[in-house]
Amino acid sequence: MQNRTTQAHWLTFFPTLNAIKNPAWSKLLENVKNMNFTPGELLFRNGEACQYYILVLSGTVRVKKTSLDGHELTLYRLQTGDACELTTTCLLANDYYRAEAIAETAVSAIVIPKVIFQEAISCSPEFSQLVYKDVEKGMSILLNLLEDVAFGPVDVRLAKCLLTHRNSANEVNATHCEIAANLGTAREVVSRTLKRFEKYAWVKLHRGKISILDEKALQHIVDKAV
Amino acid sequence: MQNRTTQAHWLTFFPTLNAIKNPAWSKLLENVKNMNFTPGELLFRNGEACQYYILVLSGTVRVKKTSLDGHELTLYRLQTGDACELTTTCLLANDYYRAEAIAETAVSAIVIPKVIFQEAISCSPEFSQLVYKDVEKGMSILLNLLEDVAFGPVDVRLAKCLLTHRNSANEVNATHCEIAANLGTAREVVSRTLKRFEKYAWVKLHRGKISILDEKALQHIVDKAV
DNA sequence: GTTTTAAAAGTGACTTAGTCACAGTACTTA
DNA sequence: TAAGTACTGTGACTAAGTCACTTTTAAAAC
Repeated sequence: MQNRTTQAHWLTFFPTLNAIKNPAWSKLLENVKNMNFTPGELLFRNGEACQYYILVLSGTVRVKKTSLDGHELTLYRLQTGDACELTTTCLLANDYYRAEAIAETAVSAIVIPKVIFQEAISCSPEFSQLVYKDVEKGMSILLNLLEDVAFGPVDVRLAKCLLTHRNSANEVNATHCEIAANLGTAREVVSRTLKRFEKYAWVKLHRGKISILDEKALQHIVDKAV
Repeated sequence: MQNRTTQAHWLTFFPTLNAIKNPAWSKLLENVKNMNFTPGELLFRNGEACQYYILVLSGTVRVKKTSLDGHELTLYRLQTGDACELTTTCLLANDYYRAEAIAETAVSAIVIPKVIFQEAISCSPEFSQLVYKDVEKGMSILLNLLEDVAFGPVDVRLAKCLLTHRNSANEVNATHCEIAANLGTAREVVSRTLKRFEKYAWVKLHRGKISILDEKALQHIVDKAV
């Protein structure tokens, strides 16, 4: 799995890690592995022990919470240059995962074994500071999400979701089902709310795709809610 | 504020801290302060910079998230022997608070200034391990709460709340309003659900107090939901 | 000891969100 | 071209949350 030729290369995706000048740290980096995941493959499961620190090189990972009746709620996504916040927390506390992560696309990731991670924390203050920032970021994400889920109306959350997930052509490539899993709501609710948006001429619905026609209107309901 | 005579005494409330045998650590402990809060007083606010590591000696602290329209959701409570998980995370990352904490009763707490906390992390592996565990605990609490808020029916969450907050006489001393703030729902919803519970003879309602008559029934709806 | 006053709880009518059970519609692959 | 499957739409329902009150209860003020 290890690929020394790409060693120097992958670090360029992580400028903060690349900036660390520390002999012990550099030595540790020799023990990283490169892992690849196919779309739909799980990076970790609920209840599983945490083995590796995870850094995403390419692709998209969705970290989510699943209820017993199969409902999903996306916690956050990881892309190039991201470290998984839940993984970090679990490694620090030597605890098991309390959510699951799924590769949305083909994913290439750098994984650092637990012991190496723990050595890295103690030998490099720069690395540990970065790790702490990440833990705080994870906590912050969860707090915002909690606020949204507990108090935010669905239309506002949906508008926010469309705006953040649109591509350069102002389109969102997702099924209603996927959007519902993102928001932690039901597919029918998404369908109906989108229909309402379409009636207002804010969006145009297609199969597996939503075109944003009036982003100002969407932004407006997001803003006024805040 | 500092009170050297109680120094040795307060540590007995924190067996894990008390067990740390480390000269540097012991020296640091001389810089702790004792702070007292009156009921209703805020320990910290949303957006505020984090100054102190907080250890609760006595009383109850409620850490909560408040929405713009005044709705509240309790994240967790702190009691004797607890360290505030959000505070810990903020100190590690040098970031500001993203929630607020209020003293529910008279509260006495030990506070450790930020710099001392940071020194303690680096000088004592025992302390840092404890801190990491706490961070993970905080994350875990938020994940469970998220699951409850996103997927859990109100009656189940209410039953759970009653069971965890009852006193030895099987009573819950709280107004419907306070319970609603705990669950992040509306007062009317709590009132109506409690009335339903009363109709089933699971509880008896009083002003500011709820007597649990049939804890098995309450436990049952909690269990079957899981 | 009565009268205010304020907090707590109750309730009807409504809107929004989520569930259930379908029916239609459009891509895929055989 | 047909069959199968994933995606979307919809009506009818229940659950949850909002709004605008009223009633009850306890404590404070007179």
